[in-house]
Amino acid sequence: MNFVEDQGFMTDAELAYAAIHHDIIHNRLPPGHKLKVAELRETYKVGSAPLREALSRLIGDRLVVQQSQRGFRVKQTSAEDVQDVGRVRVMLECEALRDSLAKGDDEWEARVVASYHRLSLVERRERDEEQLDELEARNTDFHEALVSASPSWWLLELRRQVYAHHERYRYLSRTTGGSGRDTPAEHAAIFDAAIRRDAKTTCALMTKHIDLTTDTALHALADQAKGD
Amino acid sequence: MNFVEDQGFMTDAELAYAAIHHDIIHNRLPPGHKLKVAELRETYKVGSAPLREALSRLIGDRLVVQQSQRGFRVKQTSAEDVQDVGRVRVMLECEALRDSLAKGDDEWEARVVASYHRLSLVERRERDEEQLDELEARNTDFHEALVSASPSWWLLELRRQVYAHHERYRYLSRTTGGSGRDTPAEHAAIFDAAIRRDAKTTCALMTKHIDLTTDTALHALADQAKGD
DNA sequence: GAAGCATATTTTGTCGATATTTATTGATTT
DNA sequence: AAATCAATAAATATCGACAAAATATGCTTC
Repeated sequence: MNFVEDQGFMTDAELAYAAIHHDIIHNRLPPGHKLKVAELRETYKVGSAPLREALSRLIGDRLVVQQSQRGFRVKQTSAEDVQDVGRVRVMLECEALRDSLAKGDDEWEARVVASYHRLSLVERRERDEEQLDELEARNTDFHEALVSASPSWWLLELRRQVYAHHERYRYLSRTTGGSGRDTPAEHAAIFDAAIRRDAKTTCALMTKHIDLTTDTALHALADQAKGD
Repeated sequence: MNFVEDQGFMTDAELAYAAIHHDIIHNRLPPGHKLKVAELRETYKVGSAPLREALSRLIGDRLVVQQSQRGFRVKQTSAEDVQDVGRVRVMLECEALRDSLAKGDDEWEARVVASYHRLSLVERRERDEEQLDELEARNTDFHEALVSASPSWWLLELRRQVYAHHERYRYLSRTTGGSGRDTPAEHAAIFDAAIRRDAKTTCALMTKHIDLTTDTALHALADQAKGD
């Protein structure tokens, strides 16, 4: 009843891709940072060929930019960009949601219930720094589950790409303290409306949910700019 | 008043990327085709390292898929996919259009007029096989000009990506004869509505325009399936 | 001390060769 | 004839070294 997730073998290029992707999203490789192959070779313990392949793939994800003959850099952040990302994410995620609520079967419902449960468990707990990553992962799973019944491969694929960027901004604002919003309550409302198949309400709540994240990121960016 | 478009120097990896991208869109490298590095090395006269970088970038464009340890393939086509691509393209292009019509300045209008003119010139001419590529290029330019005043970088970027895939399907159906549609008239109507800043009409016309292309591609795919 | 220019250093992009994995062939057995 | 398995061939992914380009350094001149 359970398949092997992925044959444990991963090529060096894939490994480096995953690692660098993670480190960019988590701002361990900060916006604008110069990505020198020699350095990265050290850090990730891979040769330059697989490393450059990984970076090339990240260009496609828009997480890395390349200037001809001048190497690679982590994509910059900006107030305009986070608003743009937020807007497009709302658009894609709501469209996929409408699909999903209309076509989701029992299997989908089970997945949504399960992922929501996993999320809410860790949301109520006191969050020590280490468990914040787990919370983020479960949050991603929940959002993915919600839209997963959409038959549109493109919608899901683009949504996932944009989601990653929005997530990067969210990590950026994790340093600054609580934003006074009640995220668990937001998730609960979204979950409730989704299970009731109330597309209009779900989309409205989701839009607000995403916009709040955008706003928080905007504040973090402003604070950060002051700090310099 | 005029900047250097691009410093004539292009790295081998970029060159290979552009060439392979072109050959996939034009179905010279057909859907599902196995992309062996040794072969491609010959064809494009580049080493394996830049070639693999090019292929890695094409993965991000969703034009190439990679199976771990089993190399690269050109993405498959299918009836479901072309409908999906068409749907998402309508969504992105119309949203960008609404932006563009609302915010387009004189510069934008001039660009639209110019690109439409260039397009209509070659549309009226008798099309010999060779000039079809030129028509396709001008068509791309026209559509790009229309949306170019949108301030959303993400919308434009994703639109361009999806447009490329739709274009591939259009090239697929270019072998089969005329589809009985009057594309010049469609463009004329879109152009007219866009210049009048009538967003609702423009989007409606654009949707129909795109849907017709999707339908044509669907027929071509069906014919092609019969042929086997 | 600032500007210009040649030199040194770093970094990028590329090549050719090689280890490792997958695919193929053909002999051998059931 | 179908299936199994070893041997062979092919293709993928990786490495280490190198050439070309960009950046940094230091020297000269004004």
